[in-house]
Amino acid sequence: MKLIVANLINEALQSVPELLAAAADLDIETTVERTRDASHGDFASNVAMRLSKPAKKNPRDIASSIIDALGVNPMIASVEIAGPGFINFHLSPSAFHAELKFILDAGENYGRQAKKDAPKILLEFISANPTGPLHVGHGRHAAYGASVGNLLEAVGYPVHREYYVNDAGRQMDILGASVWLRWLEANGVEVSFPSGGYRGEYIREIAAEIDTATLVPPAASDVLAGLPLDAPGGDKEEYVEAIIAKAKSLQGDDGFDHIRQQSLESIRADIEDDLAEFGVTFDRWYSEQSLIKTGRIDDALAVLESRGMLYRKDGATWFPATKFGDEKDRVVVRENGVKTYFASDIAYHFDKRERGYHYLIDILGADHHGYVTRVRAGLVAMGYEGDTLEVELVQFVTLYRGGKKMQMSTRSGEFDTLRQLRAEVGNDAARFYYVMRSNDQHLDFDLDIATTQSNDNPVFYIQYAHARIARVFARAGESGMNWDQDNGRANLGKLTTSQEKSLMSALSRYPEIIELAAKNRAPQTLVHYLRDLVSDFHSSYNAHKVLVDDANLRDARLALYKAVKTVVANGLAILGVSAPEEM
RNA sequence: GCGCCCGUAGCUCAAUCGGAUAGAGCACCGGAUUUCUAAUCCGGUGGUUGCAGGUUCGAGUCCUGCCGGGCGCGCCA
Repeated sequence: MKLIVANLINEALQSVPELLAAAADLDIETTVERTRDASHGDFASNVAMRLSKPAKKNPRDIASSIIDALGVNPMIASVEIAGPGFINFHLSPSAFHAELKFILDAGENYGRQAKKDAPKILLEFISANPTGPLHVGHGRHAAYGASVGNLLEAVGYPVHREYYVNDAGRQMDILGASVWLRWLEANGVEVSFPSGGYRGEYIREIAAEIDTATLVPPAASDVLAGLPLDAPGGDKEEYVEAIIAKAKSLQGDDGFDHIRQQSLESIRADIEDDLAEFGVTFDRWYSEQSLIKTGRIDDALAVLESRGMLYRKDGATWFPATKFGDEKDRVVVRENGVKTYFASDIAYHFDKRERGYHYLIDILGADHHGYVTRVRAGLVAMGYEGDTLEVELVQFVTLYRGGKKMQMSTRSGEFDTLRQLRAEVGNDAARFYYVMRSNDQHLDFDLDIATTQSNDNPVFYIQYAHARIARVFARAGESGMNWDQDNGRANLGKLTTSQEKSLMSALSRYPEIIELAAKNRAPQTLVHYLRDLVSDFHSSYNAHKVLVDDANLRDARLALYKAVKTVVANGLAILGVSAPEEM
């Protein structure tokens, strides 16, 4: 709808040569915006103010010459200059009627667009370590990433969703050792559980579930022999290492590997199930182990080497990250020959580009922000443009219950899991609450509010509008007043109340909101819009009865409500929230 | 110490490449249902946008400094 106004201004500029030159660098569409105040019309353009400097003329004079040059358009009712030089456009009712018909025609596709030559986007999110179930913080990543992916698809980008599984390295050994000890415990072999191990109850469950048929538990004396002291009194890392070494020597490398891989897969599969129930799915689960096995890390390091982007010092191999703005150079291969996590990460991003994704979005926890510079540095050093990696940081979530802050920590085993949260507040409320705030704001998640089914709870407020409309249509059928859509379309001129006008205007904003939310990676923009939209709906609903005797008015109102129902459902779908027919 | 994010009504938060009189919800006060779902609506109270400068037609938004909060600064992952 905005385009109607932008095109009109563009045409007008064609006939004012001195302004046309000044406007050469200006995208007119960006000068057009919705007004905040209805007295300013429907759209306003600040084009005259923007041209003031390059054209060296008074904004109001410029506005005046643009208005004089405007052609006649049936969609525009009137145009005026206001304030310092705004051009205000009042749209005619027919413009809104046309949009309303378009919504009815487009249905679930309303708000979606095709984009020519859109780059394929690889969206990586969550990527939580497979050492335990997802906790409530990961839930925010899930909800945010999924919604951003939906938004990007809605505006025409092909999106590939990926979860990077950190299934290599020491933490996997710790996981394997933790499960091993719990398995021994279940077989009557008691060993002091390491303070640096994974203590959660789920470890016992995994130990009970995995296939151990080929394994024989060692004697307790063999396990205990030569073990150092755990903290306090001893070193907790040293103790964990000793346990891992014991596991490997007593079960054999193959035996320990068996336990570790089964534990890993059990947890990964559990995460996948959890997310699927939450409505969050991935196109690929990318294993770090596979990155190693396929030689991808060596490939990436070879590329860096060939470009002179590696050097040796103190027995280690370094990447000169400071050349790309990082604080210090980074080790990629340690003195002991083991590649660092950073090497994997460079290789993973290298692989993303090699697979043909030209735009990468990583959604990371705010605590990873120090990582952004060096990963980008890695890409640049390999010859890729740094601005094709975008990182969105998600701030922390704090759970509140009864006004009290709750503690969350993975290793201590005292965390609240995403699964627990979903069970308590429901998927819809959880998805909604997670994206209600900007990702770069800390989120206070109040369990008491999310669980109340009252007007405190915005997700119900929006869903209720959808259910209410569904009920009106059901009622119409029961009362022999079935909606005659053609008649409704022919009588949209009957929608003249202030509430109906506001509602039509709000509906027509939806595509602009989707575009804005996608561009800013900001689902909360959509959340706020939906709340505003249904607020207009509830006002209209309370003020004017729909199922009136006048069939023309009735069918027109039903057309309007049908459009509201469509837009609410479309918006909620992007947020991953259901649109119930009844509540 | 250095770097990144944040600071808006009593509370939780909006605010469109920098736009017009900074808006919602909650809370508080007062009203609305013989009616299509009251999980709703209508009205009212509530602000020096952390502080101080700067940039310009115009600053919550951009720049500088300060104050306050969060996070990060490993040959960990």
